[in-house]
Amino acid sequence: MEEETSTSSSSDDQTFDTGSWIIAQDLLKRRLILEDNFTWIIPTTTTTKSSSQFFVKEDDDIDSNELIRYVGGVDLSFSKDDSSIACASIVVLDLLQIKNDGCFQVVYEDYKIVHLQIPYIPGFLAFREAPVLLELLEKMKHECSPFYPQCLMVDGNGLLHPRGNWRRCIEFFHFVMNSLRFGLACFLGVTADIPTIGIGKNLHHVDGLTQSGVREFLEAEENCSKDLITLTGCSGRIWGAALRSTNDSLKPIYVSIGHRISLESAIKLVRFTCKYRVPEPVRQADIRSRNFLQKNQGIM
DNA sequence: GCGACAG
DNA sequence: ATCTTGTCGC
Repeated sequence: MEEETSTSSSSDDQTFDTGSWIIAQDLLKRRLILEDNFTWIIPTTTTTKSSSQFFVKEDDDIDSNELIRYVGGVDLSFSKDDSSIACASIVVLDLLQIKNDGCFQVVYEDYKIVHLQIPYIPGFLAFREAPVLLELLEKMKHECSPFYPQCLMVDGNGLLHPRGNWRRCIEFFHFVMNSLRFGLACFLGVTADIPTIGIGKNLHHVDGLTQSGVREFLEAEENCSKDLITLTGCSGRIWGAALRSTNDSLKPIYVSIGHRISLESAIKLVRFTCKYRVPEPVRQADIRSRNFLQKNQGIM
């Protein structure tokens, strides 16, 4: 199987060696864990969404296991004037503390404004955004924060991730070997050794899956009552799930596995933390990073 | 060759 | 990602 020879991608006057990035992704991919790799319990949301009621599956006797409590979210916001200036954020929510407005209490937040040198290239988001996010995580660990997240929700995909000329891959029956399936959430999960979930607000087209196709499927007669569809590509592979996270949301979010968690558990946790379309950890990281940037861009 | 392409 | 007006609804 010949590897694609497009080893560089140009942006501005710089060239970037995406060939070495592909190698890095392949190396890190070997460490991926695609099943639950933790001991805590994820609450199951009840069918009624009137309040934040939930129940815990009562297994035999699992005293050592506890409910998941601290869930993090990370995101970057960008300057409207200079798209290379960004504010990275990490927030941690306490799922055991629900405020009057129904949202979870934010128990930790941190920000860093950076000047990004690497452009956004589809398929290589991690090389642009992961370094500063890793810094924020490492800082927490270094300071022994009691709020270090048990699971991290990432603004970007996990396994739902393509590479190169996908069509050609299918034609040559090499799609299994050539599909990277290693997005930002996987990258962060492996490099920080933390369970991660990828949250996409738009679908990165992969394996025959298209945003319009998913929309049609969700709006079909037979599926209009369903709020979740598994994203199975034309190769038969499962990439993640499209989820109508709120009662009235027409546009789904795209959930995929990052690291050390199963798709089933990821969906449970996403459902539990969705007060609006985007799960609260990611939503708070998004809102707060934008606010922080606007208030501090001038004085930095 | 052309279009598609998370954030 | 960001630029944008109004607008419908709880």
